[in-house]
Amino acid sequence: MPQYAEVILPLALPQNYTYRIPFDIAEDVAPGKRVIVQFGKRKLYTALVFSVHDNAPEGFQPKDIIEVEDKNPIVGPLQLKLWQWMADYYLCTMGEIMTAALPSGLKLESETVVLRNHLKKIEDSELNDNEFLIVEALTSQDALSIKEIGDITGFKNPLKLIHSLLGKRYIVLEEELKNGYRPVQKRLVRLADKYSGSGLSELFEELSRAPKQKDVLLSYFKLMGEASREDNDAPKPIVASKLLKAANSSDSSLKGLAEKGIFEIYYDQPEEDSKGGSTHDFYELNEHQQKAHSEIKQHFEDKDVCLLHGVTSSGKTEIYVRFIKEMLDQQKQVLYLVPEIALTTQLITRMRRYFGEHVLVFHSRFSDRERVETWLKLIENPETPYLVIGARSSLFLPFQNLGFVIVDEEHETSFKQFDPAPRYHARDTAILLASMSKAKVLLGSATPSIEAYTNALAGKFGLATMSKRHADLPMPEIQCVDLKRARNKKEMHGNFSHELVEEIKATLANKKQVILFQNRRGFSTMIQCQNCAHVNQCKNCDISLTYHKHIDMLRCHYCGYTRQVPSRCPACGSYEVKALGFGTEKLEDDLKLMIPEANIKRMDLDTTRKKNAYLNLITEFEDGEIDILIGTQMVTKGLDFENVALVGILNADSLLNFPDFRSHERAFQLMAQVAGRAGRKNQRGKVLIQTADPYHNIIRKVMDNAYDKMYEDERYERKNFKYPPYYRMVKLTLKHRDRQHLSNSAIALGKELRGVFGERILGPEFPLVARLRNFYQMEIILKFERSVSLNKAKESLLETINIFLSKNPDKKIQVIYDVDPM
DNA sequence: AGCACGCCGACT
DNA sequence: GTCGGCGTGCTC
Repeated sequence: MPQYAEVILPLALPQNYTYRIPFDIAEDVAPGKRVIVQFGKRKLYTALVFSVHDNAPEGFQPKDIIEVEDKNPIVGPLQLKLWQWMADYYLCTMGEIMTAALPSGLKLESETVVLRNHLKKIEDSELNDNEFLIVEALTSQDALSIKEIGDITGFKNPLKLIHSLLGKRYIVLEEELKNGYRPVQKRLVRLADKYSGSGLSELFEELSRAPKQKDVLLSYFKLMGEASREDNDAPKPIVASKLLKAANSSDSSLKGLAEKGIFEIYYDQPEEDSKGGSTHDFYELNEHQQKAHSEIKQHFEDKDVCLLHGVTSSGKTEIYVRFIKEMLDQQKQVLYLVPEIALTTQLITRMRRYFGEHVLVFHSRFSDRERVETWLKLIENPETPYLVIGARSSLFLPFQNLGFVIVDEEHETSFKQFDPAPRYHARDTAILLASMSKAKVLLGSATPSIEAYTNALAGKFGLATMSKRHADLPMPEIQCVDLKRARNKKEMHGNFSHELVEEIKATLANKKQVILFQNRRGFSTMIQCQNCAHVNQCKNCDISLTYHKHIDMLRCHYCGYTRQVPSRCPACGSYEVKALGFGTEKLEDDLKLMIPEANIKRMDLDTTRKKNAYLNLITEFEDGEIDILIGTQMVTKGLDFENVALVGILNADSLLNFPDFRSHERAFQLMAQVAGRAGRKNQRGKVLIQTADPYHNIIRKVMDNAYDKMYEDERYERKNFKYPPYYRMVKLTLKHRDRQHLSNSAIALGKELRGVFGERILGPEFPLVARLRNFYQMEIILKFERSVSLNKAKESLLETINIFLSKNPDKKIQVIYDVDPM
């Protein structure tokens, strides 16, 4: 019987902790189960058992496990193995992974509450003002949380006060475990049997002195009537909350009716939404799709990963559907990863039509309860062949029978988590997860990442190509507008060239739709004084504030800081302040003036924050209610709009001039993807790219739809300048409040690292935004050859940094690791 | 993360 | 002189 358990705590701690297993629960403790443990002076946490063993720890006395939470493990051995790999590979802690992996409903944390010790009578002389305040508050309220005590006294940290009161025995402390997940049970109401049918008039008579209760009863009959009219089957049960809302009454009236024996209150699981169970026929694959399908199958004979490179609208999804079907038929589970933004109802409805109740959907916009339910379904039905469609975090779901993974839009940068840790790449992690499960991986993209394409060409991945759009849809016609020339000739209407305006008008006249792409939201990029050139900056970050017209405020896109628009320059007092640069909001404004009859809508972070806003916009656009859609990155993804004849890219230069080794790849992907939105059967779509540099290499490649050429150029550059995929990268971000101290430490650390890694170390350098949320940051990049052992490199990196940090104990700088940064 | 311990400035 | 703010270190 194992005596000790190594346990993962849901905190960013560098290691796991050992607890003793009390004899009486020894049989219940197993890896993957949750246990309650005390960590630190008093806090209780749900920890996850990582392993059990008999090696008595040395140097400390382990605490006991308090309780075992689960009958069966909620995390399988496969997941624990994956977590371990992720923590090692992405240089983060198991706790950080656990925090990201488990829906919060499965994590419990205790809260300290303060209770009054009633044995101790108040003696004024013993208490100061604040202490008295708390003791008094506790006579009217049973319990106060630490935070509430802080609020009452106005203290930032009320712990000292609590200690003092504890010492004088006025209060006691207790730990309250907050239970996260509870399966929803709906409170339902029905009329007691003895009243059904007859005796209603007496009933109302009886209630004449309780008008509120009578109202509730009346509403009950009204709801019953509606429910039975709606469908002729068994009447739907009446939900308590609905009834009270309809009657505009409070809970007490309902309780009253229940006490009188008129109503019965009972509980039930809510019915599952019927998910349109019947499976549909599958489309016939066309000849290109069939060819790609059999090529992929062929590759899977001897390869675990295959890349499907298919131009936009080539019908990749239908190929996915084939593989999903084959897998589900073999009783295997399938994970279908998509970028968050591509998780539309359109895709989900389509999959549900094919696979009915086998489909589970999982992403961050779901409520925690829904996420827990999906999690439990997978753990409780390990053999059921589910198709899980989800964003990157669905990698963590407890698959136990995974046969296939699809990563759609494989090139999307949003597959890489940026902040907080774990900074993992979902595509790469999925490949690992699949290899642990002996599953195959299919990557799909119209514009594959350089990494994936390199692997494919090297024969590490299989490669299947589809270069024809479905139904012989022609590739769009792409033209450039020379912004320099247009400006010189005074042919610009604000940010719109004459050509673009004319094309828009012509398209609308043809009853077709337009998509305009601008990679910036807000109204203007900055507000600058024309007199002294002062730019309004965020007070927390080193970045100019963006003007947002709809709220008439300046806002920081990094930390969210907002402030009023100054009518005069804060530096010199001049009234000559001017908005420079332009975002989606300004385009919308200008265009509304130019083409007032068109229905113009904007799609960016600001207009899609609300839960269904994104979906509503898409639906409206598909239904043809919107003529022109102006948007950021969002308009580049996933959707195929049938009626779009024109796509405009307002400023391609802003995409090309990013100081980043991936900027060309990304610019190509973005432009090619937006361009792919244009065109439909029998009519070639048109794309207009506005740029000051119409002969730019990347723009030419986009115009020629020359992915392969772009790839060749890019590959050469990457190899020459030692970038991924030929070299590995680890980015260190160093943070500190004090700029000078940070800079000194960073330079010193850079020197140490150069001693170990030589020229493989770049920096430190201030990034584009040197200060973020009041923290200055500097970056050091480690680039090393693929031939160097990754583990050894990381080991010496961590060692060097840890030695450096312990040698410089004063004012420690924070170090953040990002492996394979984007 | 959260909590304790220890050092420093603004009040009685 | 004291109390609360704030930085540092440890938690099985």
